Amino acid sequence: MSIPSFDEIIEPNDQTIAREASLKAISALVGNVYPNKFARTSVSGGEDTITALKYFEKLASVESRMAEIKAGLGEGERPPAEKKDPLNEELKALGTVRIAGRLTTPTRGNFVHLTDGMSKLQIYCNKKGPLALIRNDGEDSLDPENGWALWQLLDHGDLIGVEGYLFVTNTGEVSVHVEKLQFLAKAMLPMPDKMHGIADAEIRQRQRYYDLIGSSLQVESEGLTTREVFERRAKIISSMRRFLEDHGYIEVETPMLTPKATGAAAKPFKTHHNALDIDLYARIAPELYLKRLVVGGFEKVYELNRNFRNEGISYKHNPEFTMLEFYCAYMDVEGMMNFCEEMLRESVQKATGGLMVNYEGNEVNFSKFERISMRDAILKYNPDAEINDRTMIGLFDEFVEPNLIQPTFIVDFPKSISPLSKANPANTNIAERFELFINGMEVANGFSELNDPKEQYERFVDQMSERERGDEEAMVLDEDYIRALSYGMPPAAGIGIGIDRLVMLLTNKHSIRDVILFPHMRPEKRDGEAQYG
RNA sequence: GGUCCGAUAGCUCAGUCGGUAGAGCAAGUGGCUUUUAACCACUGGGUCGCAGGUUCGAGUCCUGCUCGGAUCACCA
Repeated sequence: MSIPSFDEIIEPNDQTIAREASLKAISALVGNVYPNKFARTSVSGGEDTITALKYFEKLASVESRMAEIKAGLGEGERPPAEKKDPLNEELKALGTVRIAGRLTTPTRGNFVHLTDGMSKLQIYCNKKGPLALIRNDGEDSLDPENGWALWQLLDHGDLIGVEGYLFVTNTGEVSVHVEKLQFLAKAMLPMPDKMHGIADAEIRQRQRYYDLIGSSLQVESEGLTTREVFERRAKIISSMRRFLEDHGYIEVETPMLTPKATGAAAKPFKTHHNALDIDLYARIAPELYLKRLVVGGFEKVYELNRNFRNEGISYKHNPEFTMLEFYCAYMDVEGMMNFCEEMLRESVQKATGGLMVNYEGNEVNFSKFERISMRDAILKYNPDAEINDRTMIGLFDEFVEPNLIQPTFIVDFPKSISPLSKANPANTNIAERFELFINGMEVANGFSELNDPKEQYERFVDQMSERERGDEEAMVLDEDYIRALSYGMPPAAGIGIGIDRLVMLLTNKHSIRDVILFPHMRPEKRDGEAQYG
């Protein structure tokens, strides 16, 4: 094992050598090249991030009036001063602004944009000044002579802070006229192509930071930028949390490291606890813990967190994925479908602003969810199918699943493949269970929870014998869970919603890797040696 | 795991029949400075994923490997 040198990690090339030289020259001007802070103003109401200023109504209003003025002008004609000046007076009256961000282009011109990852704002530096430099000496002392000198030393991608006043350009873009310039941090590595961003999916996923920078510098992008995808993901998740809390649910955290991998049919990751000298499994589902809490009196409970399954990786599978699971006492499968539908509608509305979502060319309509039994669904797409408990799932996967584009609840599952669900009182071979499909993909799975401890025990025993017959994914008996149910669990319904897949649908992304910040990948190997550690 | 596709400059990509390694952006020097993919001129920059093989000669053909993507199987 050898510790790599810095140069082995950041290999020098013409780009880094030039940036190293620039950093040295900047250091001579400003002192510390990695200062500790930059205080932003609050002209926009809150802290003046670039995004906050960009959406500040007073700036937007000037830009729209300027657009009207320009609409009355010919090609290449400059807006007359008597119309432009009042707008500039208005902007200047907002006072001094201090903003910070990353340079989206080299500073060869005197107009450049800064980005905060989401938005860009143009800044303007005039060679003739006045343009002061703010030294990083802890006192923020001013050097009125060397502002332009610093400007010329800056590289594409460097982080700077500027102070100045707002104005509108002849082309109608509100910008900051920089009076003071402060160096904040260096980009030692070059920026990606500003037209194309990062094309290599491997680099995008391994170096998500670089992908995020690239998409924030990009001039145009088809669909959402990487940053916008994850902003939307955050919105979906927070809207779901709010919805559940508004309906009386409480969030809990149950074990991720568990002595038994149960609650779902899947292969687990195994690990070892040294002090206790026992094997533990990364949880495949929180289900049985959450229902223990229902036994204990949490009538409405949810957990939104990661599950781990040691199975294949595909465009819709990542070894760790985010699941929202919740349980509601005294509710049955019908009530749960209604609640789920309402929650998803709200979430889609909040995240996308509407209920129609375009996914890979299909218009998905979230305003109405279909409901159809598994048997009827099979007969709809394959009228000649011979359906029994054994063939049902296979027929469903083959003929029905790919056709379920619009949100559809499939109901009435065979009981034999639903070991934790209650049977339908009218037909004991059918489980009161549903799965929600959208765009051919399973998004949610819910049921009326089996709360009879003796029947649950029998179902576990059936699963264990499946296991002995070689089904590695048959469910494991959990004795403590039987004991919990024996204290009495109220009738209840529960559901698990695959958050990553929902985010895929709402961001029009084909791969689960595009909606997980750091998806699972093989570890990188350096050339010529084994990975250390 | 199977099948197919890909890996060339920091980034995005060309590279014909096997015959001197190319462009744009980025970088360096100089000019210009109300531009918005800024522009103009010049310059530097390559282990063609890795290891073999065929050949007078391989980015190009063959074999193996690594990593990635698509897809199928399993799964949510």
